[in-house]
Amino acid sequence: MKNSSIARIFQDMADLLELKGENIFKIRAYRRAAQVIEHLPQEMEVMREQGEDFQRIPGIGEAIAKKATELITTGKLEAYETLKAEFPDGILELMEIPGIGPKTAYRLATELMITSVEKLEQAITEGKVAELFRMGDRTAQNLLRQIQSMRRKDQRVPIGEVLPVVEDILEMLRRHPKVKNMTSAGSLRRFRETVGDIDIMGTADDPESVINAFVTFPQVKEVIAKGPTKASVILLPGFQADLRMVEHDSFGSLLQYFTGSKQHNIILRTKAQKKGLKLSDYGITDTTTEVLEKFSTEEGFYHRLGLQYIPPEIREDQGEIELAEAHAIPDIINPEDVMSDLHVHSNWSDGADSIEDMALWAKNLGYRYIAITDHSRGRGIARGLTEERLMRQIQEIHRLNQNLKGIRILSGIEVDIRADGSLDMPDRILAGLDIVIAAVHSSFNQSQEKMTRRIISAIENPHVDVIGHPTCRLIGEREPTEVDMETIFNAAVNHRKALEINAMPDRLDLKDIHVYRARELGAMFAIGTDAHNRGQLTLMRFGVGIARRGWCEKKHVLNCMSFEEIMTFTRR
DNA sequence: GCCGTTTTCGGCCCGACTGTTTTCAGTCG
Repeated sequence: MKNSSIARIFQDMADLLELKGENIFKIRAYRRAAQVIEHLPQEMEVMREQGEDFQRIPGIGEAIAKKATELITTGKLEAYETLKAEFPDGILELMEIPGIGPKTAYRLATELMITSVEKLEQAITEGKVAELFRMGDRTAQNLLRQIQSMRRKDQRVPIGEVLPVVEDILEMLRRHPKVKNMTSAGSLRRFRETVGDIDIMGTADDPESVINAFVTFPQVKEVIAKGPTKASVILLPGFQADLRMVEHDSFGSLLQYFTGSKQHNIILRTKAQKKGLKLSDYGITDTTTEVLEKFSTEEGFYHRLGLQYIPPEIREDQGEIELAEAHAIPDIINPEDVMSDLHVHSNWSDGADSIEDMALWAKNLGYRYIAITDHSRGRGIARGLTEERLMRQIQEIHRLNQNLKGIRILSGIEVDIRADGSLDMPDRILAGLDIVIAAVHSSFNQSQEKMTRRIISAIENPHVDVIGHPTCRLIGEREPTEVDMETIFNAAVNHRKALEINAMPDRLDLKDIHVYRARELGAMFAIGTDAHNRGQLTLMRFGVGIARRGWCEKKHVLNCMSFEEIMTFTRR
């Protein structure tokens, strides 16, 4: 059983225990465990095979370790089944609706026999919900709206869809004459691959005028709530955004608070408490004097706690607070460190623009070199290069390199890894290229054993430098392939091959926790946009965001090497 | 249920909002 499923079950158990009125701290223990497991950089199945002790994971003790083991070995959990049987069906589904917690869900299920969202909708319409004690018409109507908005939103939105919209809005807000600060917070600022609600925070001399301007922006489809310091709207693409205007002198602590993650903040508070400090979104209170200290910057806030500043992308309770105490936060990669794009297509295969155009645009982005990596001919890939066309392309790149100033082009290929693990281009051809990305583009449904073996074969080929989009997932469209990631990472480390962080926003493959784990094992990474036209070269920042979430430093990323260094790396 | 330079018991993060009722429970971030 995968970590995500294990986490889901512990999350459900927390909800069920809450319904039962269990000890709140027991419930929190389950929630924490669920969250920790979901963000583990390694599958628990694999950890078990390697004989690792789950109890060494913070937040997992004897009881939960045992339950996790039961889930992994039997696929079921006795305690969970028993617990589920105590409650009406559908009650967990009701708790998914914002505004319905355990108490309300239990009352709806037992007093009105509601067992699904549909039945709840019906009961509200018939006025039955409003008649319940301590409920009212207003509450009922709000629930109805939440149900409708839940259907509309469906789920979290990929960061690739959210970020451009939010950046437009931020720019418009910053142009407002009264605005001093304006930034996004929440999971968007932490650069998670999907984003729930969007939080925007700012300060201004006349906050209300900023709120008034915000709700009339053309991107706003519907205004849900609007007050003097806060507004909630639905944007045209369908997702919700909250703008919160705060005081200048507490902007830092509020931004910190609303950036999260929740778990990061909880750990911060627990630690602060031991030092006699109380944290809240308004600042830090000394519990002996009850004096509240405010912070206009996040840096000031962290420093007051004796901590080094922690970049938003790594505020996920993965040990960053302990490192910040020791002033040992790694110097993670920045967008300006990137000197190249290592996965670029041209109109020689399925790209839209010429090699020269791609190179010139890359130069404008400040890059020193790019790798042209068109597809090989492999089945199903549009206009893949034959041996003969690849040879001509190499000559064309040679010619361009003699004429172009300020940018170098690496001749490369994205060679298909066939279903049997062989490559779609002979070794003698691959040997003549500057860089070779090998990637899977077919037979995605192979067994884990077969797929793992298939990728290992590619890693073992001496001419391959990078494994492209290792899991082949498309966010919201195609599930990742079944691969034993740990084995792949170890093989890549042993053969000194890089793993790709594909920056295409619907791929982000490897994903954050994979990068974190592979880096721990000693892997190198190549960030590539997989650009199929000039404009897509700017998608690099999505790859950098994932690298940052995986705690990558410059030294872990091929793109940060000089031209000479990368040629040495690929020619080894 | 987890955790420990407060170690095997006794703690465990904090505040605001909403809708209801008249002092607060429930939910959320």
